[in-house]
Amino acid sequence: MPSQAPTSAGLRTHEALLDAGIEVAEEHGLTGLSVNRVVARAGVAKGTFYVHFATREAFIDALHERFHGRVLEAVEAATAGVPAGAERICRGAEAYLDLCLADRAVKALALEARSDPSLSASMSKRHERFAASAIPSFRAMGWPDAPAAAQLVAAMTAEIAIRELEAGRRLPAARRSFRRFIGVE
Amino acid sequence: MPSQAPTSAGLRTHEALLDAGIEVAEEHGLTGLSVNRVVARAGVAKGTFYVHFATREAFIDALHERFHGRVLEAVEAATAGVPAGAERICRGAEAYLDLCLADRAVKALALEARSDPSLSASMSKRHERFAASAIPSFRAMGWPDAPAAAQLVAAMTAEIAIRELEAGRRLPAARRSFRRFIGVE
DNA sequence: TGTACATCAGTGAACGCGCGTTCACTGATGTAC
DNA sequence: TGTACATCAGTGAACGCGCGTTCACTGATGTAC
Repeated sequence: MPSQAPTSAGLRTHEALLDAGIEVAEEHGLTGLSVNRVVARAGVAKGTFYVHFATREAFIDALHERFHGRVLEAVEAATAGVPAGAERICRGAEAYLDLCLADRAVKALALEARSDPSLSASMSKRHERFAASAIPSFRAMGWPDAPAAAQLVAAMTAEIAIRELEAGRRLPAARRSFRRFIGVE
Repeated sequence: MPSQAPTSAGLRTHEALLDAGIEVAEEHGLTGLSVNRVVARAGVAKGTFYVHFATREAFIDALHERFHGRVLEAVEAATAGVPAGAERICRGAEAYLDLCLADRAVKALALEARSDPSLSASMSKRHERFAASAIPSFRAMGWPDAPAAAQLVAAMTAEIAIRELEAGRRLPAARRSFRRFIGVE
């Protein structure tokens, strides 16, 4: 076993902390995501947390990164091969929404994270990157302000995600309205 | 002076606390809006805070109520006499945006407040009431899911408000995209 | 007019609490010889 | 094979801090007689 790489036991604890973080975030939101709660949930000592993460903020950033990675993966899978345009935007948005419904921590990570000014800039950069994925489609549709339009699409998608999470199910009326704003059908 | 009504001095302190709350919220966000900071800013003793507000949460709720009152007032003034329809929606949204640009506490109060699960339900009720004001216009436009569409309009407007606050100026590209989504022009 | 009392905004020290972070230490595992 | 050492994840008590809230008290003002 190479001594500079983390041991498999170390990796397991690292993942256990992140998993616990997601559970705590689901339950208490981002404000209630404390180191105390995370280590209690993960079943490790408080000091262990700082073996794996430099600060609470770095931990939240790692959670956010892991979540956003999954989002991008799902969206890319859903839009692969679909040509730029309204249809591609809707496919991506629906993939995002379905993923959010399956992951109740999204509210804390993707939504609360946006508005808390004390959180790191890398989180909002990930959001921008996600929003930007709709730009080519708007260009293809001939919109003059594609980047701004893409940001508004991200905002609408986030809004639907919150509502669907609160409802615990898909909200077809919201999704229909979204498609109508985009100009589909 | 009637003994059961608050004295004018008492009213002045009450307002001073709310004003200080807005300043602190601008600077530190909703998470950083502590009783300590508010009383320090207002120049009163900590105990005085609890003469006027039962809890920190009640204070934030009062701030939110005052802010939303101003918003509704401005929107109603801007849309008075404008018939239900796309034009009315845009007028209301632009009045909201201009007000937000003038009131930097809006980010903490209107935006952060939405995503913090520990905050009172009365704040989200005010948001719903604001969003609902676009419903008649969507009905007049023949949209099948007017309430859902109105919620998405509120989300887009909030998004533009955040961006404009960060930029410190109006963002015409964002406003143009908004109008295009609504179907104006 | 003077005195006694009631009212009430305001005060600030003190409370217990949970927070993020630190640090000297443990103990298991792998390596060198 | 046995021994000494290095590594490093893990431990948990302890830290200082800012938080929201309480409470006995002050002092100015208005009222009653």
